[in-house]
Amino acid sequence: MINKTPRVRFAPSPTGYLHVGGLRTALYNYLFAKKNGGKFILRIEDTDQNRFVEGAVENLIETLNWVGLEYDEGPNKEGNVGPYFQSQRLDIYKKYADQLVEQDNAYRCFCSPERLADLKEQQQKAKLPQAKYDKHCLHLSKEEIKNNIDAGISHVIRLNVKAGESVVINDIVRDRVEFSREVIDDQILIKTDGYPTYHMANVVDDHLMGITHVIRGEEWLSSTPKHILLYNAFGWEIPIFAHLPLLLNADRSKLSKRQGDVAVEDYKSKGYLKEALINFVALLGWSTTENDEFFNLNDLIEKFTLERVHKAGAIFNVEKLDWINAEHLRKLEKSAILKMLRENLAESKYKDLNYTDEYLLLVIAAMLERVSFVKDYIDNSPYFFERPTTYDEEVIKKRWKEDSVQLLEKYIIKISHLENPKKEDFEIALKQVAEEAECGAGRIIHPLRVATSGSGIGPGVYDLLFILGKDEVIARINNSLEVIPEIKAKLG
RNA sequence: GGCCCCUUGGUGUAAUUGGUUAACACACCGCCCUUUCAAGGCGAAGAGUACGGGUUCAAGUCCCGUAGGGGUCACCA
Repeated sequence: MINKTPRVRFAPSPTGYLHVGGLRTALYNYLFAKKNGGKFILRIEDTDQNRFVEGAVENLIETLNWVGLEYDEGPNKEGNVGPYFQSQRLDIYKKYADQLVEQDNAYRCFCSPERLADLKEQQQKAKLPQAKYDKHCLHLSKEEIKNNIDAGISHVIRLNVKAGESVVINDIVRDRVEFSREVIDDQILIKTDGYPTYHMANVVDDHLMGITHVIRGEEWLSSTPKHILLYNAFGWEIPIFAHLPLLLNADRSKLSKRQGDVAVEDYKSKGYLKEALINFVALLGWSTTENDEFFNLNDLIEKFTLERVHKAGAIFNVEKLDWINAEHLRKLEKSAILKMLRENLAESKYKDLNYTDEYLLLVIAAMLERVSFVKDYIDNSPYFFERPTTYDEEVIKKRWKEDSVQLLEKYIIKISHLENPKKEDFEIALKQVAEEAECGAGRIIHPLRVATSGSGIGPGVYDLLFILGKDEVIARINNSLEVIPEIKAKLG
């Protein structure tokens, strides 16, 4: 087993979207596979007919592709252990369930939902520690069973948990966990509709698909003994388990929709980078020995080990995600940002305007240290895409002086003679005006910034002026001179 | 309620498998840089490791108990 190449799987049920907890599980599986030269398999657990969601699988795969977790085998990428949809493997489960019945490790149960409900109620009334099936159908004779089937009474197949030694789980993150067989219920393996339950399908598939390591959320820990009993009944080798800590809300309950976004798509549409999401989610429950926390996918593959997965649940802290997002944004290729900025612009009110790559690249560079998200380029510096429609009154109050109008007029005159001024030329011109007027540069810089951008914050003024260009700068100053003095007067 | 898991600053995590004043990052605060903002740099504050016992020369690390939180007890996964 040690020498086998690892095969791991991410086995979500297609409920409509990819949960960030699912993303983390998928990521750890992926990292483990890649790190160890193994295979990462995607299997769709669609055995609940009632929970069918149109388009969910497509959406899931699309999201997985977006974050870059490419699977080696799965839907539309058949290996030789498919199909990868459990709904297409019904005959397989049936065959193995029959085998179990044959071996007395499982039995047919004809109990009606009503009887089951009554039983549960009685057990609760009796204050039994745990509600369990009472094995009522275990001792049905062959004839009774045949009669029932002939009579068209629907039935399920249940696991026959026999008395015996405790079931021990060896788990990479939790070491050793032991369950008494008394607390293990006779789990339904095949439902009346012929579909398997998770427990049955998951064990059969993991075995048939050659899964060596089962890496999944902690919520599965307490049903793992049932799975082990199944492996034993079949005489199959038990895979190595790794139960991952849960992702939590701020109040430490299991991460839920009610308390914030849980779908990867939500974060995507909010403008988070896939690099940031991956990096952040990787750090929820896992760490390196080093102090570094900025990683791309390849770094993670290189560093990841299951042994360093933490045991306790982790709160999903968006503030840190934001920081990581900004960090990744700054390290991205400018061309990649350009592409995203164009997409953002196309969905903004500036969608009908045309900008050259050259222009946008200048904006990107100038604002890079001032943004955390691509959309911030538009939200934080709209003045690169349209003339100021308003002017920040706080800034006017503080920075606009009696001589501002005059200084800006002088600046216009000074730069109007320049041909294709560069950033430095705007600076030299400003210094000259300041010198001639015998005032500090700041006396011009601040009014100039509000006049051209409407704002008191932004990139260096000379960058701002250069990016806007001489003609635009002059036009904007002229516009501002018509309205800012009035605002100033009104403010007193 | 039964069973199982977990418990280090506000948050995410470290701490050579018992060995100096418990480290790093995010957030927060201050300073520097910048005539803006941000980024960056520097620094501060913040936990004595849930609590209580024990073992030991020595415990966040081992043992026992308690408390709290979480998961799970479906013909859902």
